[in-house]
Amino acid sequence: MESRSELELLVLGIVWKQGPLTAHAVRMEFTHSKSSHWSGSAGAIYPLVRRLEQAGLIAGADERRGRQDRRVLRITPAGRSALRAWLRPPFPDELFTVQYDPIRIRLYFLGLLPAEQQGQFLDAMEQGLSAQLPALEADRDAYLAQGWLHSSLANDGILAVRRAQLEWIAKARALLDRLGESKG
Amino acid sequence: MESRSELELLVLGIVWKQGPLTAHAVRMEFTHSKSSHWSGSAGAIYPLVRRLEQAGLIAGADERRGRQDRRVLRITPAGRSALRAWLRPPFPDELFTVQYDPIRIRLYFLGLLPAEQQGQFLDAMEQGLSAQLPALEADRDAYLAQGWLHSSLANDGILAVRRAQLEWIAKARALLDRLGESKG
DNA sequence: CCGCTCATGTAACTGGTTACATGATTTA
DNA sequence: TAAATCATGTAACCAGTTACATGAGCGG
Repeated sequence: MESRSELELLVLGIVWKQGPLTAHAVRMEFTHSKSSHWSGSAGAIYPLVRRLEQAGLIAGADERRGRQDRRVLRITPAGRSALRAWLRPPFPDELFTVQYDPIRIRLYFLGLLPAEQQGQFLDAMEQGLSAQLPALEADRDAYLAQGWLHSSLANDGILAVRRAQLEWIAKARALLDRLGESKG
Repeated sequence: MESRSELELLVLGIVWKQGPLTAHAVRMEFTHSKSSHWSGSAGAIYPLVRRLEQAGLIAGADERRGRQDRRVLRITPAGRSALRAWLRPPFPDELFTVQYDPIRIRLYFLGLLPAEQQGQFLDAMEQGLSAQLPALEADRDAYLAQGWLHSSLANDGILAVRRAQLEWIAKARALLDRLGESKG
């Protein structure tokens, strides 16, 4: 069993959950997604889909639509089995290590800025993190309305993390403000 | 002004904060880090340091240690300036998009498993996420003891996110348990 | 019939990784 | 004196990206 990338399993999951669909539709899942970790570029998706098909995890069928063919993808029993294995132990350590956060890595070095600009940085982070909250809440409701319980739960994770980050930023600012005052 | 990768700015920040140090010491920052996003591989760090030096953002000086030379890195005024610019608006959208989370992307597809194994998945996530909490709290204290306020604040972000994730998982399990009972 | 979306694909590039290689220095 | 660590580096690879290319179908 060759080890597959996280993106490959994610695409397999999309084919399972949203399928049958075309590779193009898979791509749209990425381009419309609020996450920017993967772009869903054609150069990534089309070869990847081909690999999954060659491995027997998905099956593509040429469907006529007007004069043109489009390849419609379905998950196979082997694909479902691979997806299940991905959701069962053993899990790679990667799941539990500290994840990448471009805001946090900047915060490590915020002391380089004068106090006033530190406040401006935190303001900008607070604003940026809040901006998408309504849209994310709408997504959660949309998942629920469709009866996609697990997607809704997953989406709750985004909201939980974001709210925690907002509290974190607010606390940092409160602390830095207090320090600034006692000095000035 | 050529645009630099996030890793380049992070290394620049390390040189500012921990410097003067060797490229090898920079590498150790990554290999000992709880985050696994970058490995700090030699093939990444040495060419990167060379690029930063050629751009005038850091300055390397050959120091004698015994019979061997080692190159000690210091940040330059231009480097400090680049680091400040990185901490000031405008910020790329990337900072505010939903970040990669391998636990969350699995949760989207958890419905593929039978209820019992869904519970096992959530158990494993809870355990994995909790395991490093004491070590992360120790880091925070160590930063404070050293007077590195901003590093400590940044580290608080890791803790805040992790605790939020734990609550999120606990809520998901409570919900799924309730649903399972009402069915059985 | 024009522009947008659907649909599939490739070529060149990029920012990393793994694995390998070398040699001095320090520690048990 | 052997093993671990410090220190620097390169070659081959890899999983993605950007940009480009083609063409059919569809709505105004």
